[in-house]
Amino acid sequence: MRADARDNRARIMTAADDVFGRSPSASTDDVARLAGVGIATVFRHFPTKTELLEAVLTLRLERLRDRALELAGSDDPGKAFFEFFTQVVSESASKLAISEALTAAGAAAGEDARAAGRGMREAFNGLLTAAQRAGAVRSDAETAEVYALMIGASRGATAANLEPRVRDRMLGLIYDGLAPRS
Amino acid sequence: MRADARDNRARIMTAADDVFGRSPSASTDDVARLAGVGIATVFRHFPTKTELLEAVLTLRLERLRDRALELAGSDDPGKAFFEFFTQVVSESASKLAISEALTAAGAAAGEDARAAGRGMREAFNGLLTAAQRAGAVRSDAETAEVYALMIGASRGATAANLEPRVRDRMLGLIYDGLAPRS
DNA sequence: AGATAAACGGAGTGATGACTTCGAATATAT
DNA sequence: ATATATTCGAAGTCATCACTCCGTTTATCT
Repeated sequence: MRADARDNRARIMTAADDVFGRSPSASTDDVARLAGVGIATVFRHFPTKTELLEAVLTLRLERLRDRALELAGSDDPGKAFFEFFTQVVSESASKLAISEALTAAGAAAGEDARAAGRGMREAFNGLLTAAQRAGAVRSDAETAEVYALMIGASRGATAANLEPRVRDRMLGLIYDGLAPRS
Repeated sequence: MRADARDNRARIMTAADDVFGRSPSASTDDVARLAGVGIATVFRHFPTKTELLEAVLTLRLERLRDRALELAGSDDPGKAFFEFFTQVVSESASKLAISEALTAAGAAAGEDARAAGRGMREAFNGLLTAAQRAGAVRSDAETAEVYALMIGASRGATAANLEPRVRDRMLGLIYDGLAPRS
């Protein structure tokens, strides 16, 4: 692949990440404009809009997975888990697309995105079980429902665009529900 | 207003409720087709698509408010509160649009829908404070965050379309977080 | 430096969907 | 029953958007 092509591909991905983050229904022209390339160039790299969306989605999921893996190295698993949870929800509030990504990863999406979704979920599972072993999270909570809770909190925060104070208080309620049973 | 006109208006509302419940991006033609009227008739009653959506939204919110008010009469405020919460989340899972309605009611939306949103929220507040007085819900939880939690759970359940078992377990975690602090 | 294969941009194209127009149909008042 | 004012529906209009075509530019290889 020629250097300028690889370069443009990266610019398009960055632009798409930004544009679709603001509004998932944005047009391909918007992406091209922000990337500073022609529309045809976008379509040369991503033959359909779906493929472009999927590439962005995959990128986001991989980023989240990396963040989770990074935190998994922490020596305070409880703190690591709650920090990750909080960060995902907080970022969703401003970056619309993360919560979309999280849900889309479950449902539709092509193979790449699905694989990325699985990777992300595995990393999350690692964080959760470590926190449970450390006694920071109740042991009877399964990954599925805790993950669902995170998605829900993200989407709720995004859609209702909550004030930070309310968001934090909401997270407080959730965290109390996740605390070990006495 | 002529009888057939009022009749058609009702049919359109019912059809729109159904169609937008399945897919919020459905076209006006779809609504007209299901209602069994021409497109022009839809536009005569609702000059823009936005107004039609808003009418549906308002209807949904009013239904929820009525349900809340009905439950407020119960002699077990704790049970009434949790039943309402559960019902809203469960129905969202199948009827896509309720959670949209709940979030839209907070943010955008015209005056009618906003008023309906306030009504719904007030009814919810009544349910919550009664449950708190009865000692079924922790007293330091404010309406804002509990409402946010309900919206989040709804949207999460809708988007991820959770299996009922996982949904119920997720609700279990939430309810433990809402329990009075010991 | 010059050849050439790859990549580029912008002007199309076709489909979709919100909204309008206008002649036909129908409910209500006399 | 008939007049008429209101409502109806099908065929349009216009804008938007995903996607294509093709003449021009540019990176890389010798």
